[in-house]
Amino acid sequence: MVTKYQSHVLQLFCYVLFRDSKNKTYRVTFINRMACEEESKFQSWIIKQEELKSKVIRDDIYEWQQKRKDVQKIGGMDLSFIKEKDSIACAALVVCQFPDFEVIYEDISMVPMTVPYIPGFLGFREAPPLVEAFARLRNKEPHLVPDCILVDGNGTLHPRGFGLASHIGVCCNIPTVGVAKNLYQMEDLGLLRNEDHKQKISEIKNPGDHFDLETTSGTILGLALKTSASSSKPVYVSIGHMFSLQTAAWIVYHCSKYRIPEPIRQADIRSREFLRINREKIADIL
DNA sequence: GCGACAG
DNA sequence: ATCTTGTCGC
Repeated sequence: MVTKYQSHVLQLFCYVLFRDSKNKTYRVTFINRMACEEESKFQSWIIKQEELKSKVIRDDIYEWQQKRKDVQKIGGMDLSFIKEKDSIACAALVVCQFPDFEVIYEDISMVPMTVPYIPGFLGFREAPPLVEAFARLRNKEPHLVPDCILVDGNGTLHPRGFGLASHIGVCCNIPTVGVAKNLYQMEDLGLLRNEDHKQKISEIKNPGDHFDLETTSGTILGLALKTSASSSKPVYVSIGHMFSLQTAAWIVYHCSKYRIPEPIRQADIRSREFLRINREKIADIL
């Protein structure tokens, strides 16, 4: 088993483009390819540098701000697991109609998990099956490809500025937003679930209220957004790919019927339900 | 050496 | 992520 992640192999890079907060300049964040002690386990997930470069959009950044009125479909992704086995999971990709959130497409599949969960490296574990699901959608029902995807995990709110949501955005070449249910604590950057943080949470009371998650050096990596009047916890929104933070937050806010934005919630519900219904079949495999 | 750590 | 019932409240 992989127990530590200190023996990184730093060779390849992947990129994420987004508009910065002033909506003017484009920023490029990169992540170093990393590997654990069992590097071979990561080989198949390694993103080829050239492949990624060709996928990166340079001049044609998605003009969401101007397309708001034309938003028709928003995607959601999530994975569910069973307690008995860590190496099998259920992946769900759903597409919701906007703004009523009727589910117009779903792809639920059982997938083998070969990469362990390591905080900070979630993308290497969860992105592959979701990227595959998206590829199936693009092939089978191209007219149902959503305008953007909400991902259950962080984007730029990540120690290397490149979490699961960014990973998926680049691999699928589609705008993504990162939505996490808990704050990814990064002591180096001064982002902790401390008293100060709890205090700020208590100050955002109504849906739409939010505060920035700012690094000690002044970079805003994401924001805590109150989405539900009935939950005290906010969700943590960050840029995935091809979005400004403001737009990302706008989307999450407008997708939130409950605390978790509807497309992700639907993906979560459906993947869980699939596991429940097929629990006998799955038990046979164990 | 120990603790912390999105899903 | 997952294990877990009812229950208090709007």
